[in-house]
Amino acid sequence: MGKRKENSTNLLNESYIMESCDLTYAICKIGGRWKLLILCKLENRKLRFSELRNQINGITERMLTLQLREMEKDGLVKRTVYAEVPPRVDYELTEIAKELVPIWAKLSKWGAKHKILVSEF
Amino acid sequence: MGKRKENSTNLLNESYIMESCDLTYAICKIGGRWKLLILCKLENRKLRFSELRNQINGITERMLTLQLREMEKDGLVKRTVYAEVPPRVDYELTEIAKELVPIWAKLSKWGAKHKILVSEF
DNA sequence: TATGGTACTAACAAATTTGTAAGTAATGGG
DNA sequence: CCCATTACTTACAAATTTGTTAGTACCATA
Repeated sequence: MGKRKENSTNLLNESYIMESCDLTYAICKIGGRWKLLILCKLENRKLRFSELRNQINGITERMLTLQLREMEKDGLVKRTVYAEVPPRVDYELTEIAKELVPIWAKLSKWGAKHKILVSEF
Repeated sequence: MGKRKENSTNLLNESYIMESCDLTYAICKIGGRWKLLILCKLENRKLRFSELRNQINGITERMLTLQLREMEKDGLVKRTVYAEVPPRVDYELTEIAKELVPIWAKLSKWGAKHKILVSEF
């Protein structure tokens, strides 16, 4: 993302929480508008940049790049560049990201159930 | 939070994702800086507003109120007001929020593991 | 009448995230 | 030489979230 201001209350709060709460830490790593959507698409197979872009409705190339870069830095996706022209790059889940799959499956079920509950008031 | 602008691309994207992806929907419900921290504190017992404030380092009364209000609206916490002076209000998890507990326990473990992995490069 | 405790609310400002629009590099094919 | 293709980058602007500061209501007690 854009660089963050050092020593803002905002950043200090976030850092403190991330250190002291593993759960919040985990959620931060997969938080943001697009990350989970991207990870889901990669659940079954590796995909090229353009395949991701086309499968995710509404995402811009800028956002896709930003999210992928962060997740690469965080060890959630592996990026492979092929020395071809035009360029070819693909992305896949790392081992630790794959460990999330059963968890997000449960979360997803919970979400579906909650959505129905709320819609009934 | 503050009211959101209607029909901004931002809002439209969010709405679309929330509808089409139960997982992102779920994460949004418990996303934001403070929500999970609050929910965790309520895992074992109901707490008063001031107890929450004191147990959560760095949160302001404004933020605590905002997050609690949203979670109340989303059916994650139950708010009970006692007709006393000075006022007394307490908060507890709802049934559907309690269903999240085993899930967030796993996520938390994942977070702890990931934190170590990343710290080793 | 002034003070204190609790759970807030309101107005504003700062920080961060997300979106827009345009451009870049490299190279094969026409 | 010009164009197309792919995976990006850059500069900027808009929207949203988070933080700051000061206040409110209520009544019991001093």
